[in-house]
Amino acid sequence: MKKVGIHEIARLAQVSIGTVDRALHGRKRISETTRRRILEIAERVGYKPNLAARALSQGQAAVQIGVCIPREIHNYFDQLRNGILAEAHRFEPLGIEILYHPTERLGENERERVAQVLREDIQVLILTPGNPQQLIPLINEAEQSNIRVICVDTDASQSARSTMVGVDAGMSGRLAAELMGKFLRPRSEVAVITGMLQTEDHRNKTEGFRLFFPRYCANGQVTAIVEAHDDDAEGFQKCSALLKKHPSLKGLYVSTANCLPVCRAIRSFGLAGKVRLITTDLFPGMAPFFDDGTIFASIHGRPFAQGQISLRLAVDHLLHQHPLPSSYFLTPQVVMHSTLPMFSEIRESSASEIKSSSLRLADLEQV
Amino acid sequence: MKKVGIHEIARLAQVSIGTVDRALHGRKRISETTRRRILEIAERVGYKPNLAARALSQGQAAVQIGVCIPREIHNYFDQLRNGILAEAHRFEPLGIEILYHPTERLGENERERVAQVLREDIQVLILTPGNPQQLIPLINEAEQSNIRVICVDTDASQSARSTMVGVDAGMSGRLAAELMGKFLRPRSEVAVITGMLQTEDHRNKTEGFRLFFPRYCANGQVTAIVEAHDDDAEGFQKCSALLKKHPSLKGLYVSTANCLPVCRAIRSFGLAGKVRLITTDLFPGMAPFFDDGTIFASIHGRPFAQGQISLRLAVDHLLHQHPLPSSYFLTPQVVMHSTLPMFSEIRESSASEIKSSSLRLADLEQV
DNA sequence: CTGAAAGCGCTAACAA
DNA sequence: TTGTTAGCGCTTTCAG
Repeated sequence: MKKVGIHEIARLAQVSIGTVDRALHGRKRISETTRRRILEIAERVGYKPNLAARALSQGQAAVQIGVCIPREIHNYFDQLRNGILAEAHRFEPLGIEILYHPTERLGENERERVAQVLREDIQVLILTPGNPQQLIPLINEAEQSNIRVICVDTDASQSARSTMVGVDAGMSGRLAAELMGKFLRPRSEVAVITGMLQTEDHRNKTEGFRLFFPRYCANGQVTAIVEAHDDDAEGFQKCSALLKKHPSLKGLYVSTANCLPVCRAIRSFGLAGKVRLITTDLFPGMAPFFDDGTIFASIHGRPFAQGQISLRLAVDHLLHQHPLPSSYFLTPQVVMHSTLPMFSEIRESSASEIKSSSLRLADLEQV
Repeated sequence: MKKVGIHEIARLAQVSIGTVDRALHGRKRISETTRRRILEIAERVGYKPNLAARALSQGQAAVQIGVCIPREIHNYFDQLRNGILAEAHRFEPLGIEILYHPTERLGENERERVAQVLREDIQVLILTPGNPQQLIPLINEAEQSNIRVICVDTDASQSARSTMVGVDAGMSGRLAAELMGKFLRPRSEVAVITGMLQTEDHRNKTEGFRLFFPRYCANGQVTAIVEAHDDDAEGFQKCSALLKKHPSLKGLYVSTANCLPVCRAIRSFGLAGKVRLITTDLFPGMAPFFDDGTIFASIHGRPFAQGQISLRLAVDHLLHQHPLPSSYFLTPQVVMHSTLPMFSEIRESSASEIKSSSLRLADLEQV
């Protein structure tokens, strides 16, 4: 089926292109009969509008995608954003445009920013809901007015959002459990250091780990689950206390990104490499702890890939009418010492982030 | 800085838009002085081409990409092909077209098929050289006549090919060594079962493993390196002999795809889960051996991702003038029991391969 | 209700 | 070496 445009349709229908346009866009001033006739023909010949032409004619991108994620740099969200932008860049000639309205931090001024983006003329909104509850009305409203909402990394599962893209937190925890369990002798005691358990993500990771650790380590025990927060000093202290209280600990799973205080604590106890430490995510500060064996493995959420994928879902939906899956989980990456050099995340990259990240072609992941 | 087009530049430079176009694109038939003057103005006013207009004007670029890889189904190459096709599909509206000339098996009739594709009017050729030596003249000839050649999965490093996309075999071996070494006690003895060592890929994996195993397992020893071939019976027999001869073996690394005979041998010795088995790749037959613990982990080359990436490199090169990197290595995936459900590779998928794989959005990988 | 025609910014073919 | 012009496919305005 070769490409047909409105001219061809006009010819087939014996009308002018103006009429075809009116039919195709449900505009006024056209009789119901001709409209139906034209729509039928368009359907039959598989008409697909040329978005470049539309964009050119309208003087603006044919498709606008709003993006509302934190702007924090050298960081998880930075990579997420780069994934989205790098991918969007590729579809520019097709008339895809990004309207980027960042928040300063996850959840900060979120409501306002989202409301702001929604006031623009967008077809899709991609966001990381830091405070899902608060956003539900806005999200629902958007979906009502035919804006597809895609949540990345974190979900607003109570809302009417079309899609969630991210890693399955439960599976992350389970993978950590397997890595830990298989590395340790039977009957080993391990502990989890997590973030606020009221956050769905942390709870699921912790649960996944707790449930599956005994399956992978015969008679293994999860001795403690410690709730740390983002504060470094607190993390260090809690971890130290843990290590002191349970000298028999053989493994530690840190389910939040904030693993540095834990690394330092382990090191300060002279336990680098003795206590198996499995962390989450990946950033430059972690490199030395891989090198000295403090970190055994890290489970990486691949934000760049998440960004790419959410954008691709949007584009495939808009351009090819692909249905949006209600969720899209990607496989977490196991990062170890030997593969560390492959990850640009650990390199302290400088200014030209986007530039370089568009070189970084791809980071895709199977369903 | 509001948007300026070539008209505005032409006005500023007191020339016609044709001249501006020539300057901007380094075309012939323009004096060096005016070119510089125009470029300077363009720079000053921050000229950004309107990509939609360009796309429209150039019409669908009608880019043809030749693909010459084996057609074997339910298999590694099958996924590679699907990655290419799924990705190509996405760029159809940009005028990308695939000419698929499969070989029956890796290396079979390769020369003829490649010659055949090259006779078509293609701008890029993507292939898996099964017999690199033999193809060198053809590849060089292609590059000479301005056809960019991209090798996927296997390389023809002696040739003038533009790019190689694949996993770093040495790193695969090294990762296997780390997984193995860290899982075992010091002084453990392990062995490698590999394919023909004259194949570069097998040699590099084996070397990577051999060199790094002692680093990750104190005083660990690689007791034996066994060269098996594709034959199942031979594999089973050699592995059995190995296990019999070295009852102290604690680990086994299979660096070829053909791991099933090894799995069976291990199982028949009642060693499932006792001998740490690390395999390569992923296909449906392996699932049960993950479940009973025979396979400890597998290192997956992600053919789907390789396919996607090679196509994207081609597209980015053709459409956005991105330079082709001389090589693009992707991180191998560690597949373990807990993450197995995430991999569609192990599911015996039926007919509609391409259909489903286009749903499978992405599998990208960082540089 | 429908048709005709003018552009959107750029490329490319042809004139000068 | 430079200028002119005809589209690319679509939206939009203005006539019928």
